[in-house]
Amino acid sequence: MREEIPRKTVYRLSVYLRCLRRLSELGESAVSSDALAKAAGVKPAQLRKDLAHLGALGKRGFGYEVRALEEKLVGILGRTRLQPVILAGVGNLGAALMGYDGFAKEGFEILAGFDIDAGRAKARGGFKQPVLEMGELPDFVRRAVVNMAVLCVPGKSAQEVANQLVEAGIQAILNFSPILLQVPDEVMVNNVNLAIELENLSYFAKRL
Amino acid sequence: MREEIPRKTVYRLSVYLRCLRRLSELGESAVSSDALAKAAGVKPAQLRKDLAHLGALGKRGFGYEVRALEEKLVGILGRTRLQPVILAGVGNLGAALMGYDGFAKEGFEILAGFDIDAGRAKARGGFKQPVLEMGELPDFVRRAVVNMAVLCVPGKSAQEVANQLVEAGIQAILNFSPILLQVPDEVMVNNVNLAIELENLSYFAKRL
DNA sequence: TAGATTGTTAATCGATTAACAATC
DNA sequence: TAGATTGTTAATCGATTAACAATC
Repeated sequence: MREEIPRKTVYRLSVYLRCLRRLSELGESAVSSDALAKAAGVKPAQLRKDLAHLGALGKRGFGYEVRALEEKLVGILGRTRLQPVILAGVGNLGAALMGYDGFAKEGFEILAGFDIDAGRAKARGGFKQPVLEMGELPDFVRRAVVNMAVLCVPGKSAQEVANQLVEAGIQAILNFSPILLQVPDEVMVNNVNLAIELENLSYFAKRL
Repeated sequence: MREEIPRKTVYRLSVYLRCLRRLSELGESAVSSDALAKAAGVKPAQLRKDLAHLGALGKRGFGYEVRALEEKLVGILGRTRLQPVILAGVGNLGAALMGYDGFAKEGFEILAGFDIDAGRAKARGGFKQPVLEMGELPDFVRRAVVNMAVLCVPGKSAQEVANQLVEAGIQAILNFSPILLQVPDEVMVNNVNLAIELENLSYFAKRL
């Protein structure tokens, strides 16, 4: 359990956790690797191998305790408490994500949005959080002890704003811009490119 | 060129295309695998291998013609014309994506949004596109000849709505719900789970 | 005990990378 | 021609899967 868990495995652990929550809600108390794997869309052998990274959690001939496994995963994934996040670039998409309740439901709280033109951004209206000027970011991050950011600025300014985030002490960036960010090794970046997802889909849809 | 292009390669082709567009804008007419790979965040050997799937497009000792490669990729990825898309689930995230200009800029047009309660959805206001009742979906899809959909309904109704989409003739679904969709083999699904992206990031951010 | 299902090993598969001959 | 860079082969790497002994 104290060896490095592979990246792809960590990602799947999140998927398993969501499946377990669903089973929990349905009142299931135990689940086999077979059943859980089916719900998560993976092979049973892969599920067992993934879970083995966390120690021997199952009972042979029986399966896994839903509740216990759920708690184990929450512990591993470090989501016991609310995670504060900031958002940079309150444009079209950024504004949407600030109001997205999917984050809140999953334990992430967007504390504030930042924009080079906070006034214009605020004019969109309907924000629960403050929208501040980029210049206020460093102080805010230090005081609120935030280490995650969502980046929603256009490609042209993405690298520059990423630099500011890193400078302010941000450790992890969820990047929606179409640019490959250059960041120090200790900063983690996950990229989400909605246009590429659609483009990819359209490629495979055509050869139906 | 007529063998199957691997899934991951297709995804990277989209990334390369975006890098080429940027080079184009900067007035570059040629690029080496080394330079393009760096911009895309991959190894040069991988870039060359990926491009080799499309035929021999480079000139040895010289590199690739930016414009020609760009056009080749556009052709392969099938993005010569505007792609019509519909969106199901005009809630928090769905409403945001309907207004997201990132799709439009990249050649995808969301023709309409559908919701079990179109009235409530419309009350959000500010839509450029019509918001229709789910019941109107089948007719709409047939008439407008759409084969791609963005799915933004809550987990509980995701499978049911996916069934309706498939029934109506949709070939490809960009799924934002946290559920593994069961669809026929010929229907393609790409999953985007923003909460999982953040959770994943927070895991790695902690072990800084 | 008999039946079921895990944890783990070993085999397979596919994707990435290094290296270099081909060639512009 | 000399220098550069591709296209491609072969080696490496990591991830997935099958299979089964361990064990509840």
